[in-house]
Amino acid sequence: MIHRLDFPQTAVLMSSLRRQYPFHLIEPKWQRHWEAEQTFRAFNPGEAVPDDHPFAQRHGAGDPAAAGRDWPAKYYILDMFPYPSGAGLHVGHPEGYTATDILARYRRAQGRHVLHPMGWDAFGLPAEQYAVKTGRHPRITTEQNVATFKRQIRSLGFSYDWSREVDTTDPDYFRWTQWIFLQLYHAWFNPGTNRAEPIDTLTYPPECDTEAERRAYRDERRLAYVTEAPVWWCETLGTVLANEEVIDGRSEVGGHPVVRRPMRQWMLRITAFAERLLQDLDTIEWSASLKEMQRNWIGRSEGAEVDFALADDQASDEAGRRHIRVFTTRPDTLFGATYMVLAPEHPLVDRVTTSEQRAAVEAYRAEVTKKSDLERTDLAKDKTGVFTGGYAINPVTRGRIPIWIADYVLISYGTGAIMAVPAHDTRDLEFATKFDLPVVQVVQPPDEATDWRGFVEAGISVNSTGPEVSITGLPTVEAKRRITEWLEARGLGRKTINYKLRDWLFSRQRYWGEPFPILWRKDADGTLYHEAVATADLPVLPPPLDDYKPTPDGQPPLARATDWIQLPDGAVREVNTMPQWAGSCWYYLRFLDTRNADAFVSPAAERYWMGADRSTPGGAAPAPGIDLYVGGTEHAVLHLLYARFWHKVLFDLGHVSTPEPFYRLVNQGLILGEDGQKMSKSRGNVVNPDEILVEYGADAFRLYEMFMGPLQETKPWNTKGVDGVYRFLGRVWRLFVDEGSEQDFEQQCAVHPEADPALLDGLRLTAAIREVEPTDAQLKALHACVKKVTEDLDGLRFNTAISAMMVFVKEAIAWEARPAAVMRPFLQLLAPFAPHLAEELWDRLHAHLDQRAPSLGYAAWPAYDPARLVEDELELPVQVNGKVRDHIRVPASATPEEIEAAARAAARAQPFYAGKTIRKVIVVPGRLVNIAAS
RNA sequence: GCGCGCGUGGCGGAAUUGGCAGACGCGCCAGACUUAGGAUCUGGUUUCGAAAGGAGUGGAGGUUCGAGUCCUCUCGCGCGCACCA
Repeated sequence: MIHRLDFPQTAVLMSSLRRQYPFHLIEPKWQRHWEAEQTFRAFNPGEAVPDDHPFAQRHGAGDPAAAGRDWPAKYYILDMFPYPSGAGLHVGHPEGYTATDILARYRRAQGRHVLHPMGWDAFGLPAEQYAVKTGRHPRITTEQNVATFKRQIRSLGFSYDWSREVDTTDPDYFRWTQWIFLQLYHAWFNPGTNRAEPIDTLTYPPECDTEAERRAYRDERRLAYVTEAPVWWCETLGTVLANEEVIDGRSEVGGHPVVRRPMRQWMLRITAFAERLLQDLDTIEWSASLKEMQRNWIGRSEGAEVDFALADDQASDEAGRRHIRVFTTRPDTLFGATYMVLAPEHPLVDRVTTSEQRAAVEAYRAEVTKKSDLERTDLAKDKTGVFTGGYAINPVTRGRIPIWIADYVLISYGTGAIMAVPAHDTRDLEFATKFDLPVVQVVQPPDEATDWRGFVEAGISVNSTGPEVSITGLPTVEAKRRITEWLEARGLGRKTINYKLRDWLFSRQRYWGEPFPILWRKDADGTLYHEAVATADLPVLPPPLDDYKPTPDGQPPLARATDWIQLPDGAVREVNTMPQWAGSCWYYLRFLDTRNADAFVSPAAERYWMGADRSTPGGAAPAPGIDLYVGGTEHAVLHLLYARFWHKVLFDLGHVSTPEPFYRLVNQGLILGEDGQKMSKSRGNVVNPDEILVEYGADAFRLYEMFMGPLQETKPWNTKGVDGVYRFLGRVWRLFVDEGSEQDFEQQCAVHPEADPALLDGLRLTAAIREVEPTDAQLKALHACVKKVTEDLDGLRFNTAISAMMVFVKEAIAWEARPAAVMRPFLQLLAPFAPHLAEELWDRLHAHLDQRAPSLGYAAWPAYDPARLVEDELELPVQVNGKVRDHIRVPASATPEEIEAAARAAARAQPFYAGKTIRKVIVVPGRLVNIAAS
């Protein structure tokens, strides 16, 4: 049921004095109507469409599939669903929502079957922190916040199909989040097929002959696996964080310090999909900058791994001499490798360190661990490091080179060790200079004048001849290839591709998240192992708790629920929970079939809405995936990368039919405060939509959000600016409504201050609106507007579409007769932008004409006739040397020769070339004439 | 440091493939209707100039009959990445 807009009473009294039009009655009226009629319901394949639904009136009733009809082409348009915070909506949220709503209504009018849903990403830290402080269950806070968000979003009149609302904290939802986690758990990545496959397709090596060994082998290869690895721990938040959630050594949320600490954690094997996540970016329509961010994050780099033997290694065990494996993108500079550097954490450090150097090495390592990661990666800081005393053999020069440790080499990237080529690597050069290590040129810059020291680009190899191989004289690309082939032939190295992307740390030590559907058991040997909760036992609900803090011994809060953890058969539950990203990784799929109790989505619904069935006559081919996804840039890597990853796993396992979820994605720009600063509570520049709605109404608010500027740009809010679009709506109102009846109406309003839509019934439309033949000028104004609005909507240029409507209204308001055949299509153009006002006037227009009003949302979008736009006569500027000097009027059919003759005759232009020679006359038909004279 | 994006009136912003810079809106100025106006309507509003005319899209060059748009350099702002070998 639609609530009334609960305006604060005083504000209503103050603002109602000068209302441009009675939006306070119109808006609740139509919101209630849409709710009652279920106007914006989208129907799934196989679902019966009620006869009286407007969709049925346009596209046919009943089950179109059963009736042998085809479904209209689908259009799936999605907003990034919000985290319902306690602060409620601010004007930034509805920017994207308004844009998508306008497009949803536009596509619906064009006959597309539109899916436009909304939901709540409601697990998360604020509700939990609030619970820790107050003891109030996060469920209660969450429900309140959802209610606030929903009220605010509904008051804007968006055409969401609310029957598909999802809430990630609803057990009927997260049952499937857990189910998808189990799909990952029960799968492995087969490098042979480059796909995720069920874990039972895994073949075991012969040495795994006990069940325990096979289990260990299997568990190491699952897409969801457990590892004991250094992770980012945030003391303040009391949880670990994913790499992506740590910015400059601080938590992305709240900016708290984080430290590296080894812990047993769940990981998801996103790195296996790095190449596909990268390559498939080419198949989707995202902005170049967003794709670039994802590419950077994935961080593919091609190079070679090279093994450097330890010079004085005493080991003579069967493994033979130990070596240090490095990754380099410049194998062609191998001859210039004059020393090596290991990350301080590298496992071989102990082995290579000599007894004389041990004290120094230990001291350095201790110092490094003390440093926070912020200090370690601090900008432009001095290089530090110590010599280990050990040496390695350069495989091509056969020379002994010293092995150092330094914290500029990261354990987490590549092999955690490098060959240092100071001549052609900036960092190595800096280090070598500081510690006086040799610098040997091996690349000649193409330009003689360029200094070879620190030259890091491609050139010609020099000084690159050893006892067994030479690449001297080869250009860099060739040299890389040759040396890599040689290394491969000798078993000393191989071509390798490295990614910056790390596996996704998936567990959190929190209460308010999805529990893992995992149990721990001990086998006969007392070894702990994990197993999946049976699908039938999902969802695993979080236990009730009174205290949401971690346990005193540092266990996650779920460990407090001792009864819940312990199963009767001796199994123990996993006490970590999933990160907030889990729920948002797949919500767009749940929208397709929200209430399905048997599957996360039915195959038929999935195939239809994701566009796998492309046989849709009578419409554009649906996009493979979501047609348009709109949201902020803040999710450029995290959410969008995680969701793409899950989608690919589900695709490989046959649960979804498209390789990518979001075919087209647009980032809306940030809305700044009136002071041009980012909106924030501390700055006190937050604009609350509720206040704008009281003063101006939802339609004006929507219009202003779109009129401010291009959707993708950052732009400042200016409440004064709302006046402009508000006046425009007032002019539209007066374009239709009879002045006399409006005066009576205003008196009625004054007598009955309580908002009652029934009062609207007293209004009449102006007698100027008649069924008369439109003039050519009127048709031209209309068709120009239809063309502009249509094209601008296709290009997401909402601001200029609105301006075109303003131009039309300005012209139309001067007409003594306003032909219904012109005014009616205009309302259709206005409808996506200002749906409440358009519905009211549409309804009245049809009553005025004694016609039955078809449902505005489903009325066919007006077409424009280019023939209506052609002019008989054109006005062209006449330029002399590029400057406009005069104008001429010529018939539209004039030939270039005739235009030139007219231009030469243009009197005001003549003085500017009098006495000069006309060198050339450029005639651009329909545009201008330029006389070049000197 | 590297990568990407953006610089147009007092302000938000318009300007097809290079073709009349400043659409539309805010603000401001003047007028009309008014007891009144944060209402409505009309006109004006880049800048210098009385005008004729000149200048003008961060700055400097270039290509072109013609550049806000293309090219080179440069300055400023924003965003992303940041010892990734």
